[in-house]
Amino acid sequence: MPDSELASESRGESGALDFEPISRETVSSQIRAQLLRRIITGELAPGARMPSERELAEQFRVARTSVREAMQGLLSLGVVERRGNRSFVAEHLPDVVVDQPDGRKDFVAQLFETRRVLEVPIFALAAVRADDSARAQVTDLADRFHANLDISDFRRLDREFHTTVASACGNPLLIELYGKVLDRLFRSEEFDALLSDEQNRSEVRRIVSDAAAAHESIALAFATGDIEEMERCTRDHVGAVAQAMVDDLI
Amino acid sequence: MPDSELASESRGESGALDFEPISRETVSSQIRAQLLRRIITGELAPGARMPSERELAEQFRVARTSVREAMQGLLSLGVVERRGNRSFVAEHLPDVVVDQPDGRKDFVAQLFETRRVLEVPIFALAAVRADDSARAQVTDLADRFHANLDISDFRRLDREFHTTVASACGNPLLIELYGKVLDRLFRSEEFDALLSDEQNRSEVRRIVSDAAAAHESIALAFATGDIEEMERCTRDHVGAVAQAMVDDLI
DNA sequence: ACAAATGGTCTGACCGTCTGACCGTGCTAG
DNA sequence: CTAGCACGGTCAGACGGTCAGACCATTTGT
Repeated sequence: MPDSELASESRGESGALDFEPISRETVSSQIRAQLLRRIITGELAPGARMPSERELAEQFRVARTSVREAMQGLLSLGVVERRGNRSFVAEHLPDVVVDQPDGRKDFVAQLFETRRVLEVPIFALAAVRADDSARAQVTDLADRFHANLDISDFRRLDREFHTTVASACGNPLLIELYGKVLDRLFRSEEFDALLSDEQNRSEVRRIVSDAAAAHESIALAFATGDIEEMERCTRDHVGAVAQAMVDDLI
Repeated sequence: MPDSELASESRGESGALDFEPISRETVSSQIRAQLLRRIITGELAPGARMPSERELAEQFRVARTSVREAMQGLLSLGVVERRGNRSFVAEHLPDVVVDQPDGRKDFVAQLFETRRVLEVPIFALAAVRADDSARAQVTDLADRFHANLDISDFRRLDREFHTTVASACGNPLLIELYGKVLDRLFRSEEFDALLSDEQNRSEVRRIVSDAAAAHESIALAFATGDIEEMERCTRDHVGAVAQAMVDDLI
């Protein structure tokens, strides 16, 4: 191999610049992966009914054939079962798939660890960077919490509150990641279970009123741009909810 | 819409769990993107000869048809020219391709803010939770950095180092989010530009050797489980790289 | 002048995907 | 009880992206 170039662009080493490998992810494999993840995390709970193929096709904006192919994969993995005309998540997931032994408590712990890692600095940043209208909006939102709020209203409001504060931090990437965490939290069985515990209404009521108070403090720190107070309040709030959720799981 | 569920699995809101969009990146579009990046960063310098289509096809492990399709794109963008039997990078790149309006500095700032938010606590957790084999592995990895490492080797090693440390934190969700951030960083043109700046080799060399030293310190703190030191080193390291990248952009 | 390298063009095949249709079955509202 | 409907199962046809070749014309380098 003659190296006859005289000028400019010798590559130095072997002359070959190396490229990233070309990825060939197929549509159905992506769908399979996404569904599998929802199943493993319990968002699609064992025994629950799967969305219909047509529905999935519409949501993914993809042909039903592709969804079916993905389903075949899950079927043969044993994580999805067909009964009659319906598809269900398998009652007992094969061990091959599920390799997290005592998932639930760990899962909740991880969720809140992640939330703490993100939420405290994000809220702190937001407290510094928010404009006046955002501050007013958050104060307003915090005022709408009552101790005796309907559960589903509380959930909606709770989520809106956190999202609103976060979006004042001015960093779209952080907001996106934080959104993913909130998504998993609000979709998780465990969070559902915590708030819709029929046996323990008084406990639920306490959680709601505590959260209302915490949001009030956060909103205050937010309105005044007090960063240390913001960090303290947020940390306490996340810690308290995490504690309640872990207790609920025992 | 009646809320007739009494027990378990009410999904709360609209009942529809929403999925990530399915990506449909074609082989040729990926090739086009990779070539374009090499051209913009100057790795493929203006006026330099392009590798032959057959050669590219072999490197990408792809049919020549796909390479040609990518080339057509670059050709019509005006960043590649055919002269006689040869392809060359255009002498003067069309402005359309070269300049991102202004978002660049913001983008980099946001990327590193996010990285700092995640990386510092993740590395701290990892320092506490890692097992012996992970500690040994990280020490080993840090030792493989030299001041005069090949750029592409450095990138690979750099990424592996960060990924390896992070995966010792024991929280899959955190690892996943951190992975997304690293992805964006390593895929970004800006990072590419920083490390493959042909005009400024000495600066690049300084960055590489600084990073090598920083990784050494991090590995040490990691090996001994010194959490405060770990936080300090990580914060400094991220800050330094961020600074270098912002400087490069001016 | 000649051989090698390169781009241009074409072909046949394969696969993943889309579209749209039709079938049988089981659930459910009238 | 029955008709309608939602669902999974299946099929046929088309299309685009990709691959592996082959062949040609031209340029390049010796």
